[in-house]
Amino acid sequence: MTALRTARDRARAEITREIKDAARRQLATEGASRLSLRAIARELGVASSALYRYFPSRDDLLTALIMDAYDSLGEHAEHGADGIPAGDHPRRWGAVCAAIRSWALAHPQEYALVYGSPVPGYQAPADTITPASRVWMALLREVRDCAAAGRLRTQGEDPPLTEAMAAEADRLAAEVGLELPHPVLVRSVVAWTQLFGMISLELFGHLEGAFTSTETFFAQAVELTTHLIGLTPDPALS
Amino acid sequence: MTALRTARDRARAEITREIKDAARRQLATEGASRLSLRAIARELGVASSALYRYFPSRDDLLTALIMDAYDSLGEHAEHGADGIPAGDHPRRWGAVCAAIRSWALAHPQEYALVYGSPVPGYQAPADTITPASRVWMALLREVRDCAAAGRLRTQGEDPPLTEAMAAEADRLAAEVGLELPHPVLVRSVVAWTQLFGMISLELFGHLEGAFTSTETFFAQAVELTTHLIGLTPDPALS
DNA sequence: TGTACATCAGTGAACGCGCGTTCACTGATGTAC
DNA sequence: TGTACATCAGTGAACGCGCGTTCACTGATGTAC
Repeated sequence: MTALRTARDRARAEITREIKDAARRQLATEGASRLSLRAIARELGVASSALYRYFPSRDDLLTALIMDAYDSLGEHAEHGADGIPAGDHPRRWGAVCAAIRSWALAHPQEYALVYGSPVPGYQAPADTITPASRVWMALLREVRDCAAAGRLRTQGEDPPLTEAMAAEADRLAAEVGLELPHPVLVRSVVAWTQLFGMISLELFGHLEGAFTSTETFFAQAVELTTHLIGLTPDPALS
Repeated sequence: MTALRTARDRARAEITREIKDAARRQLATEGASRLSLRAIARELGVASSALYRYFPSRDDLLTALIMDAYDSLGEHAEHGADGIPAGDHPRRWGAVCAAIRSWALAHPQEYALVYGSPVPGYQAPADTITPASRVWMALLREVRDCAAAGRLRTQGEDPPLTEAMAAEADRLAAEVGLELPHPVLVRSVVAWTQLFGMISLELFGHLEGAFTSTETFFAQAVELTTHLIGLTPDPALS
């Protein structure tokens, strides 16, 4: 990415950002399917047709917002365990989970845009796959690091994978390029679905009836998935 | 519920149903936030103002759709394990989970209406709480039945509940009125969040990248939660 | 360094469409005597 | 069983609002010589 040299280029980048910011503000009150270019233009004090200099259509603006959301969440997750000792695998895993939840609570509209009901009539382009993968790659990397350090508790007792599942796990392992025993990979994906289920249910108001402190439940659930995957700390950590 | 005697009453019930059916059809293509009374009226070949004889406003129609969705899913879940021996707790649990998933796959728009992003500007009335609880009550009942039969494997090894969590579990246990050991209750709720997370991720297109057969993964995940909760069958079943 | 031309940002009017809700009304169905 | 009146369903026009996108245009910024 080269520096933006001309005043035009700088203005363009800044206004593009302002448009997206206004759009994100609108997501909160209107939801993605009601996102309106005219309303954004009104907020920015500009003719609605002016936005077409920046985004060729409403869908392109939506795509940009989705990519930004994936990237923002992904980056947050990737730094969630910063500062926690490399060998403290359980705490690192928990920190990444907590980072994902805290991002979701801080950006509920963007979380809903990406993990909520699909926007009707909108088809996400293939470019969104890469930024979308950052968040679960961050999770899987913690598991891989733990496995590589030989600190994964083995799961003796539990049901073996079916053949079909083992094949699926093979494919997935090759795709992500992380060395992980199949049962651990499957459990990690299950933990991922649990994490996002818990966050979605909390954000969309389905957990309120059950618990007064979703915080408490979250912490307990993360401890459970930590245990489920078999993450244990390096004993050298006092 | 008394019989509908007059022709008017019968017509009213039928047309109410037709309106809701048309609305459900529209959910699929437009999504909840774009649900349009005028479009429904057009489809039914009726003046748009006529709908106001049946629903005082768009929000009331939405509420009716939400209640119906909860009830439909709840009923489906309640009958998911029909025909499976009372003592076969693992299979019964799995059947209820599978019933919930199959309902979601068959009614994706209604699932999204209820478990997807909240409809902007719409506030669900308190009446929805009761029908909403049916589905997880159906799940919890299977666990309770297993516990009552003394077929719950005890979880010796795992991390104890924090005090805050135990207090939350206390409250919840009292609320649902089912006798269950606290750790089991917590694990059941975790399993519930995993189930709905998995379904939401599948339905909203986030599982495609990971697995080619979501069916296979689902079966494996259910086996894992069965094991996690500790459901075991009555040994008398051959 | 100065000029001529090309590029780009933003305007404002217009097209063609959508929406929820209200209201005075007509005509059919139901009810009380 | 028959009649008078009340209730209800459905109409169609209207209010006041929204939207995405296009297009010919003006005026400012950038570039090549």
